[in-house]
Amino acid sequence: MSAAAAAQSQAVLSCPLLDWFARHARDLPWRRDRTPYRIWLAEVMLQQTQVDTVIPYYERFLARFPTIAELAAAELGDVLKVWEGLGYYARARNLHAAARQVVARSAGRLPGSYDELLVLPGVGRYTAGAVASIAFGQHVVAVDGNARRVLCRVFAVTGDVTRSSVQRELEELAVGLLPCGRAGEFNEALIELGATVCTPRAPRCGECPLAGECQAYVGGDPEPLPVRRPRRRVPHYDVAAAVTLRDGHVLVAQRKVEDMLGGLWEFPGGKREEGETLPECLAREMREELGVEVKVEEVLTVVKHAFTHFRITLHAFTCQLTSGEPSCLDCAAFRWVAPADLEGLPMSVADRKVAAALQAAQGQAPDLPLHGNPS
DNA sequence: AATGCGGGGGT
DNA sequence: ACCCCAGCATT
Repeated sequence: MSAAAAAQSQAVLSCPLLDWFARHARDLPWRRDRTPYRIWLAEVMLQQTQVDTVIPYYERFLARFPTIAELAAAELGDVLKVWEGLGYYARARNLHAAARQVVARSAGRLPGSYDELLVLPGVGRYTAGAVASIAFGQHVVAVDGNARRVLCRVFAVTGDVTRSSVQRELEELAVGLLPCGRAGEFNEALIELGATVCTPRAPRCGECPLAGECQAYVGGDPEPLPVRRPRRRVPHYDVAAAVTLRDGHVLVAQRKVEDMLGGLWEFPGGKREEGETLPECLAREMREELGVEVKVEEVLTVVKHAFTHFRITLHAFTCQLTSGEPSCLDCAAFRWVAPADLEGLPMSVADRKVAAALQAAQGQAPDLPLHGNPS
């Protein structure tokens, strides 16, 4: 293709897209005040997370940590607490670590180039491209899952999009469309189109500014694209957790930072092995994790919870310590806390439900689950 | 280049 | 019940 022809095909798609975006862009919190920190924070929160879920977290996070310097100065536990419920907690750990790097190395100024951004923990190809183009006006692409879907349909790309070779191919196609001086706007527009019009199911092609140029639409059936390898079935596990009470305090453990849900607090316990009863499992886990013997009493609550790659049924039992004092054999820390103080600790959604059940049980009948409470 | 990581929303 | 999502780090 000649340079002139390439320029024309670039404009044929980007012009109607930019025009559509100017008329249909949603009013989102991170589109109001486009400082680099706010764009960066939004992009990290939006990784694998939908807009409506992110908005309240974004507002709370900014209210609590208004600047990179204030984020860097915070304790990780406080950052995780604000992140609680949003998931993918490595994002919060990486964001915090990156803020500290930025403060230490460049006085709290986020670097403005794609290559420098890419080095920060938690910043990959997409986020580096988004921040560089949207916050700093750099001429780079930012291709996320929404943009990939649009590009697959427009260019009839039938390869498996979970393969990195196909992802690179899509990025190259996006590069070919990038208009000079309006890269950030273009990237946002492509993503917005994927999020609101070119949806995974039942795309609204009648409202799409690219329909006439879309190979999948012209071919008659855009919905099957993009193609991806079928996912594996997720296994299910039964997990036991101990609500151990003594003197009006409950025992909680902090997960090791390198583990899944690292740095969060939980009611200690673990996965039931083959041929094991739940109380046997819990007694074993308490020995292995904390070096104590417990008497497993009654079921406090049962919580079902889905992770990406497995599901659990979490059985929380009230327990009594029968021998030994806790020590951290397989956790980062442990603590005895008053039930009312559980709210201050960052926990996953499943453990938070157990904490709520404990408080509800005590609110109903303060003595009942507290066999060891001397009061 | 493939895989593990949370949680929620849409259909 | 699935499917998918403003992806990244690790292997």
